[in-house]
Amino acid sequence: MNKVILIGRLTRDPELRYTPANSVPVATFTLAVDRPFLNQKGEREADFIRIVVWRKLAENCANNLKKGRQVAVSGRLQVRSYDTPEGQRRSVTEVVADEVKFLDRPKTSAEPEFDSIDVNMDFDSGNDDIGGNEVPF
Amino acid sequence: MNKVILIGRLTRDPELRYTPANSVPVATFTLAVDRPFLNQKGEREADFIRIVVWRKLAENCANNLKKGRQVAVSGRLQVRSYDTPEGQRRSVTEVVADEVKFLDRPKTSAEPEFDSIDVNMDFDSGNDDIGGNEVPF
Amino acid sequence: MNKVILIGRLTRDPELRYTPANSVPVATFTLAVDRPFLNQKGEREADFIRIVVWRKLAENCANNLKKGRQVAVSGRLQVRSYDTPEGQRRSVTEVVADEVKFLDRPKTSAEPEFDSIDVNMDFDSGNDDIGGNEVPF
Amino acid sequence: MNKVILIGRLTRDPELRYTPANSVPVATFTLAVDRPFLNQKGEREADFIRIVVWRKLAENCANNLKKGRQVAVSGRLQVRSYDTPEGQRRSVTEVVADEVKFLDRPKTSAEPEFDSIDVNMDFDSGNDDIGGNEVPF
DNA sequence: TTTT
DNA sequence: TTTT
Repeated sequence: MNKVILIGRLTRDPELRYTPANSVPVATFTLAVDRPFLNQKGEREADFIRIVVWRKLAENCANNLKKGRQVAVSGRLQVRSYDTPEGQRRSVTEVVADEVKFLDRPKTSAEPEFDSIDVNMDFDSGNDDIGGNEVPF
Repeated sequence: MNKVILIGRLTRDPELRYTPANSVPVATFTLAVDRPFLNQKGEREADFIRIVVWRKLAENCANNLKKGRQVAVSGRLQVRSYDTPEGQRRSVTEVVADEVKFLDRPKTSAEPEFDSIDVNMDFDSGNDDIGGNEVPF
Repeated sequence: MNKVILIGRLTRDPELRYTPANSVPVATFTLAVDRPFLNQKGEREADFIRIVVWRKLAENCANNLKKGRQVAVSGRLQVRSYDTPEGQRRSVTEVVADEVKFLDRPKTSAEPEFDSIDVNMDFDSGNDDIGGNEVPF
Repeated sequence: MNKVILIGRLTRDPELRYTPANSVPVATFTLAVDRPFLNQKGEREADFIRIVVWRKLAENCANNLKKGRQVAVSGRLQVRSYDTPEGQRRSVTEVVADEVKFLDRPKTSAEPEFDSIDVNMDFDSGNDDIGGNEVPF
């Protein structure tokens, strides 16, 4: 069992790519998730957590999410290991999401009126076959 | 909101340390969490996820857990950034657990009969004040 | 282990009470949580889930939440059994929340400008000793 | 968003049925989930939570689970309302599980050696189309 | 109705 | 009894 549930805001617009072999859509973005307590200087800190989404959900996220937007994400925690060009073993930890719920629009946005996304719709919740990490990206 | 729930097995015995300043107990261990699907070669893979526990829970884990033991863990996902001696920015991702449920004893263990831990007891579940990461360790 | 995480909207304003013996604050409200699929008539349905919060979190919820407001809740699932005056055994299922995150303000609200609640603050996240259900209420 | 994760023991063997219209397999069982604290008399109590599983996962549970067996379950919380023959509105709360992880074998079992289920295998985790509650049962 |  |  491996479950992660996060609520946070995108630090940048999502990046959408396609796997070289099968052209499967993959989107990635980073969430800033507020810590539940203040640090020693009395400041609120955040964890910056990398999110990966596949297929239709990737396209939905790429089309509808922007820097600053708040989302709830659920998925599983994945640790991928790889070797650097310098021959060092390194690892990336990320959340492979199977559900992304859009929670608000960014406050600072100057979004056009004709952008009529339902801000609380669920996209593609969990019925899609989310592959593994077939390719490095 | 930041929730992680994992079930997996310890890859090694836990390590117990104390913060230099206040001697607060901290234990760390790595969980092997099976992936829910097979890889392209038809093999089962696992994610290796670093777990951190504080205070009384740290001592309970250090005293009672061993390599191979199955546990359920719940906590929050934390990303700590630091600089290497070579001046590179690097980050560690880990789960700060506030609940660890002991699920079995390792099959291969030759544990003595007089070790009478209740295999399903909860330790210290969530009522302890789990600090932040005040110190590097 | 017993974890529940929900995002939904309050169907009514919260109700705040106090336990007769110790005057401990308890608030209750119901969340409408959208189902992830449509029913056979193509309509979206919701589950109506009773939430219970204790102590400081109860007071925060009573003071700041209103019908229609969206929240994220985390806690544990509890089933309380009781006997009806007619001598029948009945049970209530509810989520005892230890974290409530306020996600928006209701769209239709005519709230005064001087109401300056931070809409995404966390209240009292989990460090409070949440009692059992010492009293019926 | 609607997530529930539980670890508990079956109070009885699962019951397997089929929907009248389409003969879709549905299994139900109740989990006893220990509370994280003792009651006022110093006793450990449990919540008794009804679990529903559909299709292949239903058959796997019916075939492999027995009273007393420990499992981890993940799914969503569902509240179904219905009218009693006496015309009263009543509701059932249950967890519709999309993942069931088998955690041990019952200690007291006299199971034959040739029953070679892998006690930690995952069954049918989440890639199955879990229907709604098309039929009362 | 309840599990260990 | 039900929210958007």
